[in-house]
Amino acid sequence: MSGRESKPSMEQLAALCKRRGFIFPGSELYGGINGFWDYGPLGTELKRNVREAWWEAMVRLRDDVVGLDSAIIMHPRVWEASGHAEGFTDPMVDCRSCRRRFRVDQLYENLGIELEPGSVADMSLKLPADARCPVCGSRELTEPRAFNLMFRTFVGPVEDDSAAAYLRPETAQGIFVQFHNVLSVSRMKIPFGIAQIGKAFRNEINPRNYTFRSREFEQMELEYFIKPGTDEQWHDYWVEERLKWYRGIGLAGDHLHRYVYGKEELAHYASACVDITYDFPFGAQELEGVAARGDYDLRRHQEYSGKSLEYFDAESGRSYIPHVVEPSAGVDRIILALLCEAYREEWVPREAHAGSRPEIRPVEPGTNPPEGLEKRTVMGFSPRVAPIKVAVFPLLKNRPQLVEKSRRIFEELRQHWTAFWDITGAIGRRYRRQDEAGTPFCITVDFQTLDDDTVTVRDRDTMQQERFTVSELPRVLEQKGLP
RNA sequence: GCGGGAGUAAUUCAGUGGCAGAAUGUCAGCUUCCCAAGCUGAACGUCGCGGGUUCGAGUCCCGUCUCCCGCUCCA
Repeated sequence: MSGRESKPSMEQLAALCKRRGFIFPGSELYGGINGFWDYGPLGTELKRNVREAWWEAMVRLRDDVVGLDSAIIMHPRVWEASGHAEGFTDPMVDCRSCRRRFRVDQLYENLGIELEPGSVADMSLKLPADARCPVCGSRELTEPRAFNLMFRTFVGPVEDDSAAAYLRPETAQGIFVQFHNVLSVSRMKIPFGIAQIGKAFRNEINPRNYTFRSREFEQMELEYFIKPGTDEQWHDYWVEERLKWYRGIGLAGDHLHRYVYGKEELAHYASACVDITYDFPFGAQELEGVAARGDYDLRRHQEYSGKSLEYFDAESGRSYIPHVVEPSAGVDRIILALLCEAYREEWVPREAHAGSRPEIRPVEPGTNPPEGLEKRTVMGFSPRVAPIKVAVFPLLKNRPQLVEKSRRIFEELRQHWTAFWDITGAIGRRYRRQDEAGTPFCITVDFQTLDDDTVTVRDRDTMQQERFTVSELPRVLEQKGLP
């Protein structure tokens, strides 16, 4: 894990997120509910921007990717085909050494011990003595546990096993199941991809680290279908594409890493997997997994559905089941990374004057601010993802001319960007409020505005002001980086 | 899942069995020609929730939920 100079504590970050309206604890009115979180006004905008940045990069600006929005609840057989239902009813054992998972009754079988019929699904079944991992031979096995990580529900009013269904634990299966329909309507040729953003649900044993591991979360997944044999080249391509994208939304390059799975860590059907990790305050953790999954998923669905999912390649005149490379990102984890990246505390001058460049110093933890300086908290979001792009103020609220003029400018700018208008309290307070919201620019209407139609544009990071005429504001703000 | 710590206003926290508090923030007004200024006023709490002990519980006991830390786990 590479260093970051000053890590915010997760408590500080959570306090700011709640105070400013990024993230609230779920169902807080009733004492909260473990593993569920709500996004407030600012968090919602932030999340929208992240989704849109992904959709733009992955779908809108590409010729070879189309979108899909599939249902959260799917036919239960989908999860048998995908392998997710395995372990839902049977106790499972994990090998700590090679990360593979087995039904506990198989371990008995391997040792030549016969189990009574019906005891296969017995949740009290213990690990047999002398149990070894059937693959790597290790004794490092976990105790048997039920792996019902899918949320179960019922379709229709009767709560009968035959009506059981599951909230999807990943969005990817919707893509595989609709592969053939999308292919036939989109006139896509391999290589091409199908992208989807949506909620997924996992009944995690132990949600931790703020929103990092939640029971309800949002995924952005691409399934990129390729010609067999080109897996490695496309896998490399997508890892690099995705890293570029993370840098583009403002995550520093030296906080991002690749975790390359060793052969023994890979799922049996995967030929490669790279996690893109971010240096969170609680350690380097996965934002996205990019996996080369071969033809496993489509082949399984072909097998379980009995319908052909082959692709006819006109160039070679051959049919085959496409292989797939899957970049699968967690929206909420990206949000958390952006919040961690953006959070900073600084010592800034008590007084500032238009034109001069204020001296800004990083906070030395555990010390008081030097004479004449005070602490400010800033969320340094990239303009691309900042929830509010620009705020507009009158210098004083008891001068109707200033208030009206600022309102007109606000009405104009909100046509282009998410804007905010604030007339309450002192001007400095309004600046600081926007600093905590991460707003890149604040525009102030003062008395000079009434003479020459110029306003000040205050930069969040430098706290410096420049004057521009009102008419050139959209162009200037765009030049300064507003998307 | 195990062990430890914590939960009082929006936030940070004080409150030694006897009236529910402070600072900051928020809102309104006044003031103010640019960085959380000042003045006045206001709102804000079933002290996480539920039981128990007690004349009386934020405080003691039991249970439970939530959060944090460490282990464990993590498609």
